Amino acid sequence: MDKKEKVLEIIKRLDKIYPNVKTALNFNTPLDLLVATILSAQTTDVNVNKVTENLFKKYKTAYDYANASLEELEKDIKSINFYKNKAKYIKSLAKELIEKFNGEVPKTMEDLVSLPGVGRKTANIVLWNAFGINEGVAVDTHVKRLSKLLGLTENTDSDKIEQDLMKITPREYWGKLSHLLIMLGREICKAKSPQHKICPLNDICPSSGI
DNA sequence: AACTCGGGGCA
DNA sequence: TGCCCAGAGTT
Repeated sequence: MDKKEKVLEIIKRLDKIYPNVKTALNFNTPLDLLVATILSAQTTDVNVNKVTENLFKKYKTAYDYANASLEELEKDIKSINFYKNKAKYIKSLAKELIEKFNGEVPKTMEDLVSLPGVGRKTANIVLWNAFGINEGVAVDTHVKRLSKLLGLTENTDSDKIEQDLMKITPREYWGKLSHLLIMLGREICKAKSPQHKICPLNDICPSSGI
């Protein structure tokens, strides 16, 4: 089974246990998701959803974030790690949305990654979940770890891993693959305690040991 | 490529 | 108490 066939098999199997997979971050609007995804860096989606439940009631548009003081925004996301950095990103990002994009969240990779605090991972999450656009593969720590464990990639650099995954995966599955691997990484193939026995990929995983 | 940012949950 | 967690920017 070559890598292209393997990816399709992985998607097929994971799709069965995670049907209609999508981001675990709660959101109503593209701006909500952009903010939530920035907040999610190096923390858990549970922590993010706890904060955004109230945050999104208070800040509904880019203008709301731009007009708020940095101190107030910091206070509203204080339970998130790196909250000072993230508050700064979100506030300046909101200004750029107003100046360059009429207050709307742009729908292209180029425009999204031009925003402060937004990298390819965040952009891919937003593009796929908010707009249904397959522009790339979202590579986070889970995808990074699993793509190597599964023998799909050998690189360690996130951008190279994304390129590798894009080459061997049909474009229509890029967004789905990202989230399937993230779910597998969170719930089954955990970094510290991989659950080989209940993993649907244990017979085709080089790292399974079963 | 290594380093910095660092709150909260859980063992 | 100590360790980890849906990254991105800077050096």
